[in-house]
Amino acid sequence: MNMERTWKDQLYQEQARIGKCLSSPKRLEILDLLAQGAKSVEVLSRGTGMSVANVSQHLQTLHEARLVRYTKKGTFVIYELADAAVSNFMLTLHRLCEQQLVEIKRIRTEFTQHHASAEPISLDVLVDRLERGDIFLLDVRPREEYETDHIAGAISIPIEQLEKHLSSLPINMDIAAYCRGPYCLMSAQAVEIINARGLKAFRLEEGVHEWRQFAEQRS
Amino acid sequence: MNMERTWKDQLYQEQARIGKCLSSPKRLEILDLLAQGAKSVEVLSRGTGMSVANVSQHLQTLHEARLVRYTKKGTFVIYELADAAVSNFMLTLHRLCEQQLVEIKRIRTEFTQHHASAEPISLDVLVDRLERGDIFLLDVRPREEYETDHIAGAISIPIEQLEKHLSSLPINMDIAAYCRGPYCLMSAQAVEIINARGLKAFRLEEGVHEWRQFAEQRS
DNA sequence: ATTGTATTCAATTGATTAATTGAATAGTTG
DNA sequence: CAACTATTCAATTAATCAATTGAATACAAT
Repeated sequence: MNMERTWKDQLYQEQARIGKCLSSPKRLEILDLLAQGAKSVEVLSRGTGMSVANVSQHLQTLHEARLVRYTKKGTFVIYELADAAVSNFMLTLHRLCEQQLVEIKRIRTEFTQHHASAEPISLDVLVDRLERGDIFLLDVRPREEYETDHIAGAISIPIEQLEKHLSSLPINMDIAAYCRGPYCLMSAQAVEIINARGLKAFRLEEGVHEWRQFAEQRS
Repeated sequence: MNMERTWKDQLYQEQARIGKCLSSPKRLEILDLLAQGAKSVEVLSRGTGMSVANVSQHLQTLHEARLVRYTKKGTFVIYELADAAVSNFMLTLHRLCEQQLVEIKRIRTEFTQHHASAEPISLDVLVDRLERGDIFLLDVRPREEYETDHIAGAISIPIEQLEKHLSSLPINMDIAAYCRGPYCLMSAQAVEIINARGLKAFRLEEGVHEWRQFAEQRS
């Protein structure tokens, strides 16, 4: 008959519902994809490399925790993050992981050494050069994600179309490419493709959300 | 031989390590307790109502995710949050839960109705009245937690000693009591005790961390 | 109506997980 | 050194979870 205990248990039980969503690598990946823009189950399935039924199941878990919501478009079900707060939360989570888990740093730097060709550019340098009109910024994500939100001044050329549109890149200016964020390799690929053409390109690790937050703090 | 897939899987696997820590109600409760100050395994065991062995096990999970660290003091092992970032993160998580999960609001308001006697005071009103020296602020948490950090100007009278020290409360001034935060009932108990004595007391739901963040944003 | 496509549902499997128990360790005190 | 205390370890159990499979919906286009 300890009602304080049952009360606390209930509250933490509920909180854990959101926690459980973050305990599966695949669900984290789904959340990250959705942070870039609304997507159908099938698109998420292709993006994460898991079966449609499996994704659907994960999405239901996420929906029960009110982290995502959906709208039906004909036979499609379009999922999106339930609120901007969820996307901000994911950013905080990534920061915490990055800071606390040495393993993540290791995995990341291991990659950077392997792809030494993709020279990095930091967010503040990029913003600076963008303001001076001194750099050409390329968004290589799928068009819909660019349309959902993008870094101000960025031009959209989805990675699959990059080879075709290389000629539309400026030859007298440095180029920077970005994609979904640090765990996405599209920008690195883009840099390789561009560099192979003899142009100078940098890789911006950050994505739209990191940029938005950076821009807000500055003002 | 899709190395991009394995790379992503590795990264999300690591992130999920932190996520897993948040998927158990009991671990969330441990983290909340530690956010108030360093504690031994036994103290955590009493505070959460679970067995020592079980707490120890959870603490190891938290330690593997680098969310907590420990120092040995004689035969005691004193655990604490690994970094202030962890405590900030918990605050963000609570906010998200509060915002997204209707159930939590329901459980909370159900309680407030039951304990209608504990009149609430909001953080901004309290801070205002504190600055004008217009209110007496009581910290009813255990002394060590008060010593770890407390709202500036608060006086420490741990809840168990409150009845004994009722005489040291001002009679010509309103009183506010606070404790660990919204999921802790000590401040509500305190208000009942004080009100029973004919003094006017309010309950502040927020804890030190909420106050610190509020104070920072204001400046 | 029929076919096709996107999604969900339900049942099954193997893998993890949380809590319990009792023993083991390690430091402290008499 | 013996007794004690705080903590961890290891083994067990029941419960929960993730992924797979195949069937069921539900809407759209022909």
